Amino acid sequence: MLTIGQLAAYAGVTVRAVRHYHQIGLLPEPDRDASGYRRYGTAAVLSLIKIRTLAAAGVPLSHIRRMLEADPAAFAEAVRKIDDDLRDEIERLETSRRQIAQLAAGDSLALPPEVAHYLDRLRALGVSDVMVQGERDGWILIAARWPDRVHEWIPAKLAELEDPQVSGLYRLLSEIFDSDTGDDDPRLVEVADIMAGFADRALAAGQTDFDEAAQDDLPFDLMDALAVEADPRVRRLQALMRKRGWARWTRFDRVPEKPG
Amino acid sequence: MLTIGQLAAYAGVTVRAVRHYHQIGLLPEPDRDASGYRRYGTAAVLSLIKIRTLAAAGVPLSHIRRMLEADPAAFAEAVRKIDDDLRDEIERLETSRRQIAQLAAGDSLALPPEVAHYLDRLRALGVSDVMVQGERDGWILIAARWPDRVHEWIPAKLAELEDPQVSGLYRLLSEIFDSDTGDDDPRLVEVADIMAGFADRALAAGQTDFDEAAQDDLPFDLMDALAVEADPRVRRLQALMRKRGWARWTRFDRVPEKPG
DNA sequence: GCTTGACCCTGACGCAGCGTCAGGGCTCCA
DNA sequence: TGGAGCCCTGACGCTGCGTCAGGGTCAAGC
Repeated sequence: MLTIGQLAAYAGVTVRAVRHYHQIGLLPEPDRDASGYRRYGTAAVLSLIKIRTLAAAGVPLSHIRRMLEADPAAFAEAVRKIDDDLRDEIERLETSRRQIAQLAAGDSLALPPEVAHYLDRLRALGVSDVMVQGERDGWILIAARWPDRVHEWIPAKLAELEDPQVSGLYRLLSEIFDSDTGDDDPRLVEVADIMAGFADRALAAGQTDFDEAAQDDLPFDLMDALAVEADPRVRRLQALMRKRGWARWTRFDRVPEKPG
Repeated sequence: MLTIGQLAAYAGVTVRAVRHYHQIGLLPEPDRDASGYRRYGTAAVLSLIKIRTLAAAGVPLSHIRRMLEADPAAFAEAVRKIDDDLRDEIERLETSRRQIAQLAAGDSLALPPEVAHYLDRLRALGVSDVMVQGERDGWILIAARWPDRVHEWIPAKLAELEDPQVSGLYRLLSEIFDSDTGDDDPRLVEVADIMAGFADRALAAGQTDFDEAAQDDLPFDLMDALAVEADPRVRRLQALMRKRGWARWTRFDRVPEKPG
Protein backbone atom coordinates (compact mmCIF):
# COMPACT_ATOMS: atom_id res chain seq x y z
CA MET A 1 0.00 0.00 0.00
CA LEU A 2 1.41 3.34 -1.07
CA THR A 3 1.17 6.75 0.54
CA ILE A 4 0.06 9.68 -1.56
CA GLY A 5 3.65 10.84 -1.96
CA GLN A 6 4.80 7.47 -3.25
CA LEU A 7 1.85 7.24 -5.59
CA ALA A 8 2.48 10.71 -6.97
CA ALA A 9 6.18 10.04 -7.42
CA TYR A 10 5.47 6.77 -9.22
CA ALA A 11 3.09 8.39 -11.66
CA GLY A 12 5.25 11.46 -12.07
CA VAL A 13 2.75 14.01 -10.80
CA THR A 14 2.64 16.20 -7.68
CA VAL A 15 0.87 15.32 -4.45
CA ARG A 16 -1.27 18.40 -4.92
CA ALA A 17 -2.38 17.16 -8.32
CA VAL A 18 -3.50 13.83 -6.85
CA ARG A 19 -5.52 15.60 -4.18
CA HIS A 20 -7.02 17.80 -6.88
CA TYR A 21 -8.06 14.74 -8.86
CA HIS A 22 -9.76 13.42 -5.74
CA GLN A 23 -11.52 16.72 -5.23
CA ILE A 24 -13.03 16.76 -8.70
CA GLY A 25 -13.87 13.07 -8.55
CA LEU A 26 -11.46 12.04 -11.29
CA LEU A 27 -9.63 9.60 -9.03
CA PRO A 28 -11.66 7.90 -6.28
CA GLU A 29 -10.70 8.62 -2.68
CA PRO A 30 -8.94 5.52 -1.30
CA ASP A 31 -9.36 4.05 2.16
CA ARG A 32 -7.41 5.63 5.03
CA ASP A 33 -5.04 3.91 7.41
CA ALA A 34 -5.25 4.16 11.20
CA SER A 35 -3.79 7.66 11.29
CA GLY A 36 -6.01 8.99 8.52
CA TYR A 37 -3.43 8.77 5.74
CA ARG A 38 -4.65 7.80 2.28
CA ARG A 39 -3.41 4.37 1.17
CA TYR A 40 -3.34 3.38 -2.47
CA GLY A 41 -3.35 0.08 -4.30
CA THR A 42 -2.40 -0.90 -7.82
CA ALA A 43 -5.69 0.22 -9.36
CA ALA A 44 -4.99 3.80 -8.29
CA VAL A 45 -1.50 3.64 -9.74
CA LEU A 46 -2.80 2.49 -13.11
CA SER A 47 -5.59 5.06 -13.15
CA LEU A 48 -3.27 7.86 -12.22
CA ILE A 49 -0.78 6.94 -14.94
CA LYS A 50 -3.56 6.98 -17.50
CA ILE A 51 -4.81 10.33 -16.22
CA ARG A 52 -1.33 11.79 -16.34
CA THR A 53 -0.83 10.55 -19.89
CA LEU A 54 -4.02 12.18 -21.12
CA ALA A 55 -3.52 15.36 -19.10
CA ALA A 56 0.02 15.75 -20.42
CA ALA A 57 -1.47 15.67 -23.91
CA GLY A 58 -3.54 18.68 -22.96
CA VAL A 59 -6.84 16.87 -22.52
CA PRO A 60 -9.07 18.81 -20.11
CA LEU A 61 -9.67 16.92 -16.87
CA SER A 62 -13.42 17.00 -17.42
CA HIS A 63 -12.92 15.09 -20.69
CA ILE A 64 -10.56 12.62 -19.09
CA ARG A 65 -13.25 11.55 -16.65
CA ARG A 66 -15.63 10.77 -19.48
CA MET A 67 -12.95 9.06 -21.53
CA LEU A 68 -11.88 6.67 -18.80
CA GLU A 69 -15.40 5.33 -18.47
CA ALA A 70 -16.20 5.36 -22.19
CA ASP A 71 -16.43 2.33 -24.46
CA PRO A 72 -13.64 1.82 -27.03
CA ALA A 73 -15.59 3.42 -29.88
CA ALA A 74 -16.38 6.57 -27.91
CA PHE A 75 -12.83 6.58 -26.64
CA ALA A 76 -11.41 6.43 -30.16
CA GLU A 77 -13.74 9.22 -31.20
CA ALA A 78 -12.62 11.37 -28.27
CA VAL A 79 -9.00 10.67 -29.12
CA ARG A 80 -9.60 11.79 -32.68
CA LYS A 81 -11.10 15.04 -31.47
CA ILE A 82 -8.19 15.66 -29.13
CA ASP A 83 -5.79 15.06 -31.97
CA ASP A 84 -7.67 17.57 -34.12
CA ASP A 85 -7.51 20.13 -31.33
CA LEU A 86 -3.81 19.55 -30.91
CA ARG A 87 -3.26 20.01 -34.64
CA ASP A 88 -5.15 23.29 -34.60
CA GLU A 89 -3.24 24.50 -31.57
CA ILE A 90 0.10 23.65 -33.16
CA GLU A 91 -0.95 25.46 -36.31
CA ARG A 92 -1.94 28.51 -34.25
CA LEU A 93 1.36 28.55 -32.42
CA GLU A 94 3.30 28.21 -35.65
CA THR A 95 1.43 31.17 -37.09
CA SER A 96 2.24 33.13 -33.96
CA ARG A 97 5.84 32.11 -34.30
CA ARG A 98 6.05 33.37 -37.85
CA GLN A 99 4.56 36.68 -36.75
CA ILE A 100 6.95 36.86 -33.82
CA ALA A 101 9.88 36.25 -36.11
CA GLN A 102 8.88 39.23 -38.26
CA LEU A 103 8.36 41.25 -35.17
CA ALA A 104 12.03 40.95 -34.30
CA ALA A 105 12.75 43.97 -36.48
CA GLY A 106 11.37 47.05 -34.74
CA ASP A 107 9.27 48.30 -37.64
CA SER A 108 7.30 45.18 -38.21
CA LEU A 109 5.58 45.01 -34.86
CA ALA A 110 2.01 44.25 -35.85
CA LEU A 111 2.92 44.71 -39.49
CA PRO A 112 3.39 42.28 -42.37
CA PRO A 113 6.88 42.17 -43.88
CA GLU A 114 5.90 43.83 -47.16
CA VAL A 115 5.08 46.97 -45.24
CA ALA A 116 8.44 46.85 -43.48
CA HIS A 117 10.03 46.67 -46.90
CA TYR A 118 7.99 49.64 -48.09
CA LEU A 119 9.15 51.65 -45.07
CA ASP A 120 12.75 50.72 -45.80
CA ARG A 121 12.27 51.99 -49.34
CA LEU A 122 10.96 55.29 -48.00
CA ARG A 123 14.03 55.64 -45.80
CA ALA A 124 16.28 54.86 -48.75
CA LEU A 125 14.61 57.66 -50.71
CA GLY A 126 15.61 60.13 -48.04
CA VAL A 127 12.35 60.40 -46.14
CA SER A 128 12.95 61.45 -42.54
CA ASP A 129 12.66 59.03 -39.62
CA VAL A 130 9.77 60.94 -38.14
CA MET A 131 7.74 60.68 -41.32
CA VAL A 132 8.55 57.01 -41.75
CA GLN A 133 7.31 56.38 -38.25
CA GLY A 134 4.12 58.20 -39.11
CA GLU A 135 3.69 56.07 -42.20
CA ARG A 136 4.33 52.97 -40.11
CA ASP A 137 1.64 53.87 -37.63
CA GLY A 138 -0.75 54.52 -40.51
CA TRP A 139 -0.05 51.12 -41.94
CA ILE A 140 -0.61 49.52 -38.57
CA LEU A 141 -4.11 51.00 -38.65
CA ILE A 142 -4.63 49.81 -42.23
CA ALA A 143 -3.30 46.34 -41.52
CA ALA A 144 -5.53 45.97 -38.48
CA ARG A 145 -8.60 46.85 -40.55
CA TRP A 146 -7.83 44.92 -43.73
CA PRO A 147 -5.14 42.40 -42.84
CA ASP A 148 -5.72 40.35 -45.98
CA ARG A 149 -5.56 43.20 -48.43
CA VAL A 150 -2.34 44.93 -47.49
CA HIS A 151 -0.34 42.70 -49.79
CA GLU A 152 -2.47 43.92 -52.70
CA TRP A 153 -1.93 47.57 -51.93
CA ILE A 154 1.75 47.65 -51.08
CA PRO A 155 3.03 46.87 -54.61
CA ALA A 156 1.05 49.81 -56.00
CA LYS A 157 2.48 52.08 -53.34
CA LEU A 158 5.98 50.85 -54.11
CA ALA A 159 5.41 51.50 -57.81
CA GLU A 160 4.26 55.04 -57.07
CA LEU A 161 7.53 55.70 -55.29
CA GLU A 162 9.33 55.17 -58.59
CA ASP A 163 7.75 58.43 -59.81
CA PRO A 164 10.29 61.16 -58.93
CA GLN A 165 7.45 63.57 -58.27
CA VAL A 166 6.08 61.29 -55.58
CA SER A 167 9.39 60.69 -53.89
CA GLY A 168 10.05 64.41 -54.19
CA LEU A 169 6.78 65.11 -52.42
CA TYR A 170 7.73 62.79 -49.55
CA ARG A 171 11.10 64.49 -49.21
CA LEU A 172 9.51 67.91 -49.28
CA LEU A 173 7.10 66.88 -46.51
CA SER A 174 10.03 65.50 -44.54
CA GLU A 175 11.83 68.78 -44.76
CA ILE A 176 8.79 70.74 -43.65
CA PHE A 177 8.13 68.50 -40.68
CA ASP A 178 11.80 68.57 -39.71
CA SER A 179 11.85 72.35 -39.75
CA ASP A 180 10.39 74.57 -37.08
CA THR A 181 8.15 76.77 -39.21
CA GLY A 182 4.54 77.67 -38.54
CA ASP A 183 1.27 77.43 -40.42
CA ASP A 184 2.47 80.15 -42.77
CA ASP A 185 5.30 78.09 -44.28
CA PRO A 186 4.87 78.70 -48.04
CA ARG A 187 5.97 75.14 -48.78
CA LEU A 188 2.63 73.96 -47.36
CA VAL A 189 0.86 75.57 -50.33
CA GLU A 190 3.35 73.95 -52.68
CA VAL A 191 2.63 70.53 -51.12
CA ALA A 192 -1.12 71.05 -51.38
CA ASP A 193 -0.84 71.93 -55.05
CA ILE A 194 1.20 68.82 -55.81
CA MET A 195 -1.13 66.57 -53.85
CA ALA A 196 -4.25 68.01 -55.42
CA GLY A 197 -2.63 67.43 -58.80
CA PHE A 198 -2.04 63.77 -58.01
CA ALA A 199 -5.56 63.37 -56.74
CA ASP A 200 -7.07 65.00 -59.84
CA ARG A 201 -5.05 62.79 -62.15
CA ALA A 202 -5.94 59.66 -60.20
CA LEU A 203 -9.61 60.55 -60.36
CA ALA A 204 -9.41 61.19 -64.12
CA ALA A 205 -7.70 57.81 -64.62
CA GLY A 206 -10.42 56.09 -62.56
CA GLN A 207 -7.68 54.96 -60.25
CA THR A 208 -8.91 53.69 -56.90
CA ASP A 209 -6.15 51.72 -55.33
CA PHE A 210 -7.88 51.44 -51.96
CA ASP A 211 -11.16 50.66 -53.77
CA GLU A 212 -14.42 49.62 -52.16
CA ALA A 213 -12.81 48.44 -48.95
CA ALA A 214 -12.17 52.10 -48.31
CA GLN A 215 -15.86 52.75 -47.86
CA ASP A 216 -15.11 52.54 -44.18
CA ASP A 217 -14.06 56.05 -43.19
CA LEU A 218 -12.88 55.24 -39.68
CA PRO A 219 -9.33 54.15 -40.47
CA PHE A 220 -8.80 57.25 -42.57
CA ASP A 221 -10.27 59.48 -39.89
CA LEU A 222 -7.84 57.91 -37.44
CA MET A 223 -4.93 58.40 -39.80
CA ASP A 224 -5.85 62.03 -40.24
CA ALA A 225 -5.98 62.44 -36.49
CA LEU A 226 -2.65 60.67 -36.20
CA ALA A 227 -1.09 63.06 -38.68
CA VAL A 228 -2.42 66.10 -36.89
CA GLU A 229 -1.11 64.80 -33.58
CA ALA A 230 2.28 64.19 -35.15
CA ASP A 231 2.46 67.72 -36.58
CA PRO A 232 -0.17 70.42 -36.12
CA ARG A 233 0.69 71.97 -39.50
CA VAL A 234 -1.19 69.07 -41.04
CA ARG A 235 -4.35 70.92 -40.08
CA ARG A 236 -3.34 73.74 -42.42
CA LEU A 237 -2.66 71.17 -45.14
CA GLN A 238 -6.12 69.70 -44.64
CA ALA A 239 -7.64 73.15 -45.03
CA LEU A 240 -5.66 73.79 -48.20
CA MET A 241 -6.76 70.46 -49.62
CA ARG A 242 -10.38 71.17 -48.80
CA LYS A 243 -10.12 74.43 -50.69
CA ARG A 244 -8.90 72.38 -53.67
CA GLY A 245 -11.88 70.02 -53.37
CA TRP A 246 -10.49 67.13 -51.37
CA ALA A 247 -12.04 66.10 -48.10
CA ARG A 248 -9.45 63.98 -46.34
CA TRP A 249 -5.76 64.25 -46.13
CA THR A 250 -4.43 60.73 -45.68
CA ARG A 251 -6.66 59.24 -48.34
CA PHE A 252 -5.88 61.86 -50.97
CA ASP A 253 -3.15 59.81 -52.60
CA ARG A 254 -4.98 56.58 -52.13
CA VAL A 255 -8.59 56.89 -53.09
CA PRO A 256 -9.92 60.23 -54.22
CA GLU A 257 -12.97 61.52 -52.47
CA LYS A 258 -15.69 63.01 -54.56
CA PRO A 259 -14.80 66.69 -54.62
CA GLY A 260 -17.02 68.84 -52.47
CA MET B 1 -12.72 60.00 -30.43
CA LEU B 2 -13.75 56.39 -30.11
CA THR B 3 -15.86 54.64 -27.50
CA ILE B 4 -14.53 51.50 -25.88
CA GLY B 5 -16.68 49.34 -28.13
CA GLN B 6 -15.37 50.98 -31.29
CA LEU B 7 -11.81 50.73 -30.05
CA ALA B 8 -12.18 47.05 -29.19
CA ALA B 9 -13.81 46.28 -32.53
CA TYR B 10 -11.04 48.07 -34.40
CA ALA B 11 -8.30 46.16 -32.64
CA GLY B 12 -10.19 42.89 -32.80
CA VAL B 13 -10.47 42.31 -29.06
CA THR B 14 -13.41 42.31 -26.65
CA VAL B 15 -14.54 45.26 -24.58
CA ARG B 16 -13.88 43.20 -21.48
CA ALA B 17 -10.29 42.65 -22.57
CA VAL B 18 -9.74 46.40 -22.95
CA ARG B 19 -11.09 47.04 -19.47
CA HIS B 20 -8.86 44.26 -18.18
CA TYR B 21 -5.82 45.91 -19.76
CA HIS B 22 -6.78 49.13 -18.00
CA GLN B 23 -7.13 47.30 -14.72
CA ILE B 24 -3.66 45.82 -14.84
CA GLY B 25 -2.16 49.06 -16.13
CA LEU B 26 -1.19 47.69 -19.51
CA LEU B 27 -3.22 50.30 -21.37
CA PRO B 28 -3.57 53.73 -19.71
CA GLU B 29 -7.06 54.85 -18.70
CA PRO B 30 -8.19 57.52 -21.18
CA ASP B 31 -10.09 60.68 -20.36
CA ARG B 32 -13.86 60.44 -19.90
CA ASP B 33 -16.51 62.41 -21.73
CA ALA B 34 -19.32 64.33 -20.00
CA SER B 35 -21.30 61.20 -19.23
CA GLY B 36 -18.34 59.26 -17.88
CA TYR B 37 -17.68 57.21 -21.01
CA ARG B 38 -14.08 56.43 -21.87
CA ARG B 39 -12.93 58.17 -25.05
CA TYR B 40 -9.93 56.95 -27.00
CA GLY B 41 -7.56 58.58 -29.46
CA THR B 42 -5.16 57.18 -32.02
CA ALA B 43 -2.43 56.39 -29.51
CA ALA B 44 -4.73 53.95 -27.72
CA VAL B 45 -5.62 52.27 -31.00
CA LEU B 46 -1.97 51.73 -31.88
CA SER B 47 -1.11 50.49 -28.39
CA LEU B 48 -4.01 48.10 -28.32
CA ILE B 49 -3.13 46.63 -31.71
CA LYS B 50 0.41 46.01 -30.53
CA ILE B 51 -0.83 44.44 -27.31
CA ARG B 52 -3.20 42.20 -29.22
CA THR B 53 -0.45 41.11 -31.58
CA LEU B 54 1.84 40.10 -28.74
CA ALA B 55 -0.93 38.53 -26.67
CA ALA B 56 -2.09 36.48 -29.64
CA ALA B 57 1.42 35.09 -29.84
CA GLY B 58 1.01 33.82 -26.30
CA VAL B 59 3.14 36.46 -24.61
CA PRO B 60 2.03 36.86 -20.98
CA LEU B 61 0.51 40.27 -20.34
CA SER B 62 3.08 41.00 -17.65
CA HIS B 63 5.83 40.62 -20.25
CA ILE B 64 4.00 42.76 -22.77
CA ARG B 65 4.04 45.69 -20.39
CA ARG B 66 7.79 45.47 -20.03
CA MET B 67 8.29 44.96 -23.76
CA LEU B 68 6.32 48.01 -24.81
CA GLU B 69 8.52 50.26 -22.73
CA ALA B 70 11.79 48.48 -23.50
CA ASP B 71 14.55 49.74 -25.76
CA PRO B 72 15.03 47.97 -29.12
CA ALA B 73 17.83 45.73 -27.86
CA ALA B 74 15.87 44.51 -24.86
CA PHE B 75 12.84 44.16 -27.08
CA ALA B 76 14.71 41.98 -29.55
CA GLU B 77 16.02 39.88 -26.68
CA ALA B 78 12.52 39.42 -25.29
CA VAL B 79 11.27 38.46 -28.74
CA ARG B 80 13.97 35.84 -29.01
CA LYS B 81 12.97 34.36 -25.69
CA ILE B 82 9.32 34.27 -26.69
CA ASP B 83 10.26 32.52 -29.90
CA ASP B 84 12.23 29.93 -27.94
CA ASP B 85 9.27 29.34 -25.65
CA LEU B 86 6.97 28.95 -28.63
CA ARG B 87 9.34 26.44 -30.19
CA ASP B 88 9.43 24.40 -26.99
CA GLU B 89 5.68 24.51 -26.66
CA ILE B 90 5.18 23.35 -30.25
CA GLU B 91 7.65 20.54 -29.66
CA ARG B 92 5.77 19.51 -26.52
CA LEU B 93 2.46 19.47 -28.32
CA GLU B 94 3.87 17.45 -31.18
CA THR B 95 5.18 14.89 -28.71
CA SER B 96 1.75 14.77 -27.11
CA ARG B 97 0.23 14.33 -30.50
CA ARG B 98 2.42 11.36 -31.32
CA GLN B 99 1.47 9.77 -28.00
CA ILE B 100 -2.17 10.49 -28.63
CA ALA B 101 -1.96 8.86 -32.04
CA GLN B 102 -0.65 5.66 -30.49
CA LEU B 103 -3.27 5.87 -27.86
CA ALA B 104 -5.99 5.45 -30.45
CA ALA B 105 -5.67 1.69 -30.17
CA GLY B 106 -7.06 0.62 -26.81
CA ASP B 107 -4.00 -1.28 -25.61
CA SER B 108 -1.52 1.46 -26.06
CA LEU B 109 -2.99 3.89 -23.56
CA ALA B 110 0.06 5.04 -21.66
CA LEU B 111 2.16 2.46 -23.46
CA PRO B 112 4.77 2.71 -26.20
CA PRO B 113 3.89 0.93 -29.45
CA GLU B 114 6.48 -1.84 -29.04
CA VAL B 115 4.58 -3.02 -26.00
CA ALA B 116 1.33 -3.00 -27.94
CA HIS B 117 3.04 -5.18 -30.50
CA TYR B 118 4.28 -7.53 -27.80
CA LEU B 119 0.73 -7.85 -26.46
CA ASP B 120 -0.56 -8.61 -29.96
CA ARG B 121 2.05 -11.35 -30.24
CA LEU B 122 0.82 -12.86 -26.96
CA ARG B 123 -2.72 -12.90 -28.24
CA ALA B 124 -1.58 -14.52 -31.47
CA LEU B 125 0.06 -17.27 -29.44
CA GLY B 126 -3.25 -18.11 -27.87
CA VAL B 127 -2.86 -16.30 -24.54
CA SER B 128 -6.25 -15.40 -23.07
CA ASP B 129 -7.58 -11.83 -23.05
CA VAL B 130 -7.56 -11.68 -19.28
CA MET B 131 -3.90 -12.57 -19.12
CA VAL B 132 -2.99 -10.14 -21.87
CA GLN B 133 -4.74 -7.40 -19.95
CA GLY B 134 -2.73 -8.35 -16.89
CA GLU B 135 0.47 -8.16 -18.89
CA ARG B 136 -0.61 -4.81 -20.27
CA ASP B 137 -1.17 -3.38 -16.81
CA GLY B 138 2.23 -4.71 -15.75
CA TRP B 139 3.89 -2.99 -18.65
CA ILE B 140 2.12 0.24 -17.84
CA LEU B 141 3.81 0.09 -14.44
CA ILE B 142 7.16 -0.73 -16.03
CA ALA B 143 6.84 1.98 -18.65
CA ALA B 144 5.94 4.56 -16.02
CA ARG B 145 9.06 3.71 -14.02
CA TRP B 146 11.56 3.29 -16.83
CA PRO B 147 10.05 4.93 -19.89
CA ASP B 148 13.36 5.06 -21.73
CA ARG B 149 14.30 1.45 -21.23
CA VAL B 150 11.21 -0.37 -22.36
CA HIS B 151 12.42 -0.44 -25.93
CA GLU B 152 15.52 -2.33 -24.77
CA TRP B 153 13.57 -4.95 -22.90
CA ILE B 154 10.76 -5.68 -25.30
CA PRO B 155 12.91 -7.33 -28.02
CA ALA B 156 14.28 -9.80 -25.46
CA LYS B 157 10.77 -10.61 -24.31
CA LEU B 158 9.66 -11.10 -27.91
CA ALA B 159 12.61 -13.42 -28.51
CA GLU B 160 11.69 -15.47 -25.45
CA LEU B 161 8.24 -16.04 -26.89
CA GLU B 162 9.86 -17.93 -29.76
CA ASP B 163 10.76 -20.68 -27.27
CA PRO B 164 7.82 -23.14 -27.37
CA GLN B 165 8.29 -23.82 -23.66
CA VAL B 166 7.70 -20.15 -22.87
CA SER B 167 4.65 -19.79 -25.05
CA GLY B 168 3.42 -23.09 -23.66
CA LEU B 169 3.79 -21.70 -20.16
CA TYR B 170 1.73 -18.64 -21.05
CA ARG B 171 -0.99 -20.80 -22.53
CA LEU B 172 -1.00 -23.06 -19.49
CA LEU B 173 -1.39 -20.06 -17.21
CA SER B 174 -4.19 -18.79 -19.43
CA GLU B 175 -6.03 -22.06 -19.09
CA ILE B 176 -5.67 -22.08 -15.33
CA PHE B 177 -6.90 -18.52 -14.92
CA ASP B 178 -9.78 -19.18 -17.28
CA SER B 179 -10.88 -22.20 -15.28
CA ASP B 180 -12.68 -22.12 -11.98
CA THR B 181 -10.40 -24.29 -9.90
CA GLY B 182 -9.04 -23.54 -6.45
CA ASP B 183 -5.63 -23.38 -4.83
CA ASP B 184 -5.34 -27.13 -5.14
CA ASP B 185 -5.27 -27.17 -8.95
CA PRO B 186 -2.34 -29.52 -9.69
CA ARG B 187 -1.39 -27.42 -12.73
CA LEU B 188 -0.17 -24.73 -10.34
CA VAL B 189 2.64 -27.06 -9.23
CA GLU B 190 3.43 -27.78 -12.85
CA VAL B 191 3.66 -24.04 -13.59
CA ALA B 192 5.90 -23.45 -10.59
CA ASP B 193 8.28 -26.20 -11.70
CA ILE B 194 8.55 -24.77 -15.19
CA MET B 195 9.07 -21.23 -13.94
CA ALA B 196 11.66 -22.26 -11.40
CA GLY B 197 13.46 -24.10 -14.19
CA PHE B 198 13.56 -20.96 -16.32
CA ALA B 199 14.78 -18.91 -13.40
CA ASP B 200 17.54 -21.38 -12.56
CA ARG B 201 18.75 -21.49 -16.14
CA ALA B 202 18.69 -17.71 -16.42
CA LEU B 203 20.70 -17.39 -13.23
CA ALA B 204 23.24 -19.95 -14.45
CA ALA B 205 23.61 -18.09 -17.75
CA GLY B 206 24.10 -14.82 -15.87
CA GLN B 207 21.08 -13.50 -17.69
CA THR B 208 19.61 -10.36 -16.20
CA ASP B 209 17.36 -8.79 -18.75
CA PHE B 210 15.95 -6.22 -16.33
CA ASP B 211 19.49 -5.60 -14.96
CA GLU B 212 20.47 -2.88 -12.49
CA ALA B 213 17.42 -0.74 -13.15
CA ALA B 214 15.49 -3.47 -11.41
CA GLN B 215 17.15 -2.65 -8.09
CA ASP B 216 13.97 -0.77 -7.38
CA ASP B 217 11.58 -3.33 -5.92
CA LEU B 218 8.48 -1.16 -5.93
CA PRO B 219 7.31 -1.81 -9.49
CA PHE B 220 7.69 -5.53 -8.99
CA ASP B 221 5.88 -5.41 -5.67
CA LEU B 222 3.06 -3.58 -7.44
CA MET B 223 3.01 -6.11 -10.24
CA ASP B 224 2.82 -8.95 -7.75
CA ALA B 225 -0.07 -7.24 -6.03
CA LEU B 226 -1.71 -6.68 -9.38
CA ALA B 227 -1.44 -10.36 -10.21
CA VAL B 228 -2.90 -11.41 -6.87
CA GLU B 229 -5.80 -9.02 -7.33
CA ALA B 230 -6.42 -10.40 -10.80
CA ASP B 231 -6.44 -14.01 -9.57
CA PRO B 232 -6.03 -15.12 -5.94
CA ARG B 233 -4.42 -18.39 -7.02
CA VAL B 234 -1.32 -16.34 -7.75
CA ARG B 235 -0.74 -16.35 -4.00
CA ARG B 236 -0.38 -20.10 -4.13
CA LEU B 237 2.03 -19.77 -7.02
CA GLN B 238 4.10 -17.29 -5.04
CA ALA B 239 4.29 -19.77 -2.17
CA LEU B 240 5.34 -22.55 -4.48
CA MET B 241 8.05 -20.34 -5.98
CA ARG B 242 9.33 -19.36 -2.58
CA LYS B 243 9.67 -23.03 -1.71
CA ARG B 244 11.81 -23.36 -4.84
CA GLY B 245 14.01 -20.46 -3.80
CA TRP B 246 12.48 -17.51 -5.64
CA ALA B 247 11.18 -14.53 -3.79
CA ARG B 248 8.96 -12.68 -6.22
CA TRP B 249 6.60 -13.87 -8.81
CA THR B 250 6.48 -11.27 -11.55
CA ARG B 251 10.21 -10.81 -11.66
CA PHE B 252 11.03 -14.53 -11.90
CA ASP B 253 11.19 -14.57 -15.66
CA ARG B 254 12.80 -11.17 -15.85
CA VAL B 255 15.59 -10.91 -13.35
CA PRO B 256 16.29 -13.76 -10.94
CA GLU B 257 16.36 -12.88 -7.26
CA LYS B 258 19.18 -14.30 -5.20
CA PRO B 259 17.68 -17.52 -3.89
CA GLY B 260 16.82 -17.41 -0.23
C1' DG C 1 -42.15 63.61 -24.91
C1' DC C 2 -41.61 58.64 -24.50
C1' DT C 3 -40.09 54.26 -25.45
C1' DT C 4 -36.81 50.96 -27.18
C1' DG C 5 -32.50 48.94 -28.14
C1' DA C 6 -27.79 49.33 -28.16
C1' DC C 7 -24.38 51.16 -25.87
C1' DC C 8 -21.69 52.54 -21.56
C1' DC C 9 -20.45 52.20 -16.27
C1' DT C 10 -18.66 49.59 -11.75
C1' DG C 11 -18.27 45.58 -9.00
C1' DA C 12 -18.02 40.96 -8.35
C1' DC C 13 -17.84 36.00 -9.04
C1' DG C 14 -16.39 31.99 -12.11
C1' DC C 15 -13.21 29.02 -15.02
C1' DA C 16 -8.79 25.39 -15.04
C1' DG C 17 -5.29 23.23 -12.83
C1' DC C 18 -3.07 23.25 -9.78
C1' DG C 19 1.06 26.10 -6.43
C1' DT C 20 1.64 27.57 -2.08
C1' DC C 21 1.04 28.93 2.50
C1' DA C 22 -0.93 28.08 7.33
C1' DG C 23 -1.55 25.35 11.17
C1' DG C 24 -1.71 21.10 12.73
C1' DG C 25 -0.59 15.57 13.48
C1' DC C 26 2.32 11.10 12.42
C1' DT C 27 6.51 8.30 11.84
C1' DC C 28 10.93 7.03 11.78
C1' DC C 29 15.72 7.37 12.85
C1' DA C 30 19.55 8.69 15.63
C1' DT D 1 13.56 12.66 22.87
C1' DG D 2 13.98 15.57 19.25
C1' DG D 3 14.05 16.76 14.57
C1' DA D 4 13.34 15.78 9.61
C1' DG D 5 10.17 14.56 6.52
C1' DC D 6 6.09 12.84 5.73
C1' DC D 7 0.75 13.34 6.02
C1' DC D 8 -3.88 16.05 6.90
C1' DT D 9 -7.58 20.02 5.84
C1' DG D 10 -8.72 24.55 4.39
C1' DA D 11 -8.04 28.48 1.94
C1' DC D 12 -6.15 31.94 -1.08
C1' DG D 13 -3.40 33.01 -5.47
C1' DC D 14 -2.37 32.89 -10.37
C1' DT D 15 -3.90 34.05 -15.87
C1' DG D 16 -6.93 36.25 -18.92
C1' DC D 17 -10.56 37.27 -19.35
C1' DG D 18 -16.36 35.64 -19.66
C1' DT D 19 -20.41 36.62 -17.61
C1' DC D 20 -23.92 38.24 -14.71
C1' DA D 21 -26.12 42.08 -11.84
C1' DG D 22 -27.78 46.52 -11.42
C1' DG D 23 -27.52 50.52 -12.94
C1' DG D 24 -27.03 55.16 -16.47
C1' DT D 25 -26.83 57.16 -21.56
C1' DC D 26 -27.67 58.00 -26.37
C1' DA D 27 -29.96 57.99 -30.91
C1' DA D 28 -33.96 56.84 -33.38
C1' DG D 29 -38.63 56.23 -34.19
C1' DC D 30 -43.45 56.90 -32.46
